[in-house]
Amino acid sequence: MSFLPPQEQLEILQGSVAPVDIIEEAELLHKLERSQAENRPLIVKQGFDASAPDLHIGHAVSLWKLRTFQELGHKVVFVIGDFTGMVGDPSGKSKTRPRLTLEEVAAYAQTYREQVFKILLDDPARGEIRCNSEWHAQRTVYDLLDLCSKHTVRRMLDRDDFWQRFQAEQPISMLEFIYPLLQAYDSVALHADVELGGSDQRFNLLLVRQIQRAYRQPPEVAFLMPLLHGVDGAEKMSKSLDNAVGIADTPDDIYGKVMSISDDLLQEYFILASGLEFPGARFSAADPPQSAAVSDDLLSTIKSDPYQAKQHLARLITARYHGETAAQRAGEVFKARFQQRELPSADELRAQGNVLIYDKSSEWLPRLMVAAQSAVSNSEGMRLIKSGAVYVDGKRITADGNLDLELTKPRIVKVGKLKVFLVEVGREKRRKEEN
RNA sequence: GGUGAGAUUCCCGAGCGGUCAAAGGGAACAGACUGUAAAUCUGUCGGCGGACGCCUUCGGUGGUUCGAAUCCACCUCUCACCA
Repeated sequence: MSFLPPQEQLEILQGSVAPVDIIEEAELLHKLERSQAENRPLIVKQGFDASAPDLHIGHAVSLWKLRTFQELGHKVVFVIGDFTGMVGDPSGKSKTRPRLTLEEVAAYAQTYREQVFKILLDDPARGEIRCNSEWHAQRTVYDLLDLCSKHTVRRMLDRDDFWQRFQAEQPISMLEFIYPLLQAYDSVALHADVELGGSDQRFNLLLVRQIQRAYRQPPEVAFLMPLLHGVDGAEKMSKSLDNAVGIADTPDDIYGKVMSISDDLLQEYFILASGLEFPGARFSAADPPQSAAVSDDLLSTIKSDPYQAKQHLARLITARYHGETAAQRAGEVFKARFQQRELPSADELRAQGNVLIYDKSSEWLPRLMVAAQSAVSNSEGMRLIKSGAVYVDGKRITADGNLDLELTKPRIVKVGKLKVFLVEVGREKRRKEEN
């Protein structure tokens, strides 16, 4: 294994997408030098929460950076926080983190594996997936106390969200204080040289460095990557907030979700998610990108014709995960469906699995919508009909008419803008596949 | 351990014996307008085979009442101050 000159590696790593911050850059250079001198790859880790196994294009921002590390010859360790997941989190802010069973953890790990290697190089020498229960599960109370002794409450409260909650008189569980320590220990166990994380992980990663020092290890370099906003434009992208574009989503979904982002997000998405390179573009939530960061052409398109720019973006992002052909087709489907408002054909719906096989020759519409998971309850179905959201075979249904639907032939039911399904008569009843 | 404050529907938050499925705001969903953008306007926002009525909900368990989110007791949890 031969490495590029350290300075050159550093420049590549700072290239597109540029990190928000590297703590400390000089240390990274030093590590790269040692790596070359000793002919040893750096261990580059990133931790992921086990509770949400679907990776999205926000995660992808740092995954692509991990890939760059791989291409430079370093070793990436993708750590799944299954141990903390199995313990569960009693407080959180509002949601209780579910306790995971061993089986669930195994399933999640598998899901991660499938998705991660859409981006990372699948080469055992350069990338592996580890679960942190591997080392945590065997540790004793003594070890835990030892770990706790290396930090103080005062310093924990330095973390902004803890401090906010403390000030706001909201609960902070002891567990929440200990989690960051456990996560920090992951890096100790792996002897990590570099850790990637979102820019919101600054505190946690700084903590890792301190803990590593306490265990007499050289501190890892914290490589902070910009965060991508969710498609709602309000919060950072997150599956649980339902504003995420999953890298395993279908081409149509990726395309459609990108089309639904706010215009204000265009530049951010181009820089962070499109795969296009913008030399010198730095990005962080606190520090919006310089206008000059994006090429003049693109910038003027974003300004003068955001719709066209967005289509371009949707195409790029879709192609990144599904290839050019699929992206193009997704674009055509999108135009037909949302610009010309065409219904998808029965064959398309079958191909997508949006089919409800029903065993009665007639059914009350709200109930049918529930069966197709287009409504949560009959009441909701009724409300949707009243508000004019429901079409059958292209015709709007009104609430005063007869709501029993004859199923003597296949019917196409559309609920709102996004949900369409085909109802066919058949003996067995099958659930529409979730998206 | 002591004292005080508090727990309301997805979130915040009003309600303090009936007129409460519970004000108001946010989020969300739907409709109009559009570019599945934003903004705006409108409607909906516990469940029930069809909307008349019925059922379940206000931290938990009991109780007082014809009647309880509202009063009482105990419990659980949160926060503050004191120790």
